[in-house]
Amino acid sequence: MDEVFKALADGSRRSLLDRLHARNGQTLNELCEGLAMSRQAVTKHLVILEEANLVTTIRHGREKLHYLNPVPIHQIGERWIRKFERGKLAALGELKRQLEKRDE
Amino acid sequence: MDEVFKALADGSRRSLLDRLHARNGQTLNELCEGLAMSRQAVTKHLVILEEANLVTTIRHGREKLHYLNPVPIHQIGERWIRKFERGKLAALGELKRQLEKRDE
DNA sequence: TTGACATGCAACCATTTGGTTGCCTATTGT
DNA sequence: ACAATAGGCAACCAAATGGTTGCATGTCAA
Repeated sequence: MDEVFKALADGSRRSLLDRLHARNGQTLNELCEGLAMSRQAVTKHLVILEEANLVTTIRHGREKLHYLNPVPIHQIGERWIRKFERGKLAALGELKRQLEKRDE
Repeated sequence: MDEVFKALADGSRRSLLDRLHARNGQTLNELCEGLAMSRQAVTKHLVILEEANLVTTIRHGREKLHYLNPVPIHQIGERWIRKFERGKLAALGELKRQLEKRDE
């Protein structure tokens, strides 16, 4: 879980996930196109995404195809964000009350 | 949005949010209790959470009360995770197909 | 078979991050 | 009034991070 959060913390990595979401199964070079970053930098980001299990790769000859794995993202939603949804209204109400009390 | 992802990337910060979720409106010292970290380290984390708007503080005399703001977390769920939920099954199916093709 | 293409590896670098310590300031209870 | 309490500020530090460059390797196509 921690690896996933860490992987998602970087904007470049999130945009790589966006790219794969738009078109799955891209090669490294395809993913580099139009990015203001060296190929090696992209490689490093992809390795981090792989280690977080957000991306799975398949070698096909000299090419490496990258596939989005949506499961960890889904788990963040289910296991983490959901927890804070419960009690969200209570927390918001309390926050509002305290902020109003402050102005007295 | 980026600030929120960055803030959530650290496990200590996520556990501070957990603590506030369990009991809202805690002081700095209360939030420090039982943590293997100096008070100043906790302060730094709380500042980052405040800057990401995940925590709102209210001074009350010499005490500073910390309140959880669940809105940014909710937004991550709505604006970001949701996007990947759409097409999740398609992505999973494609991933499965490619992984099977590999073994041929 | 050999040159071009796709990717991998390693060393290096600056900046950010997460933490510490020491001291200062403000508020409160007795 | 004053000691204890709650928190703030600043300097410092090691390690992690995000990036670079140069070169090596593996695969394909002419």
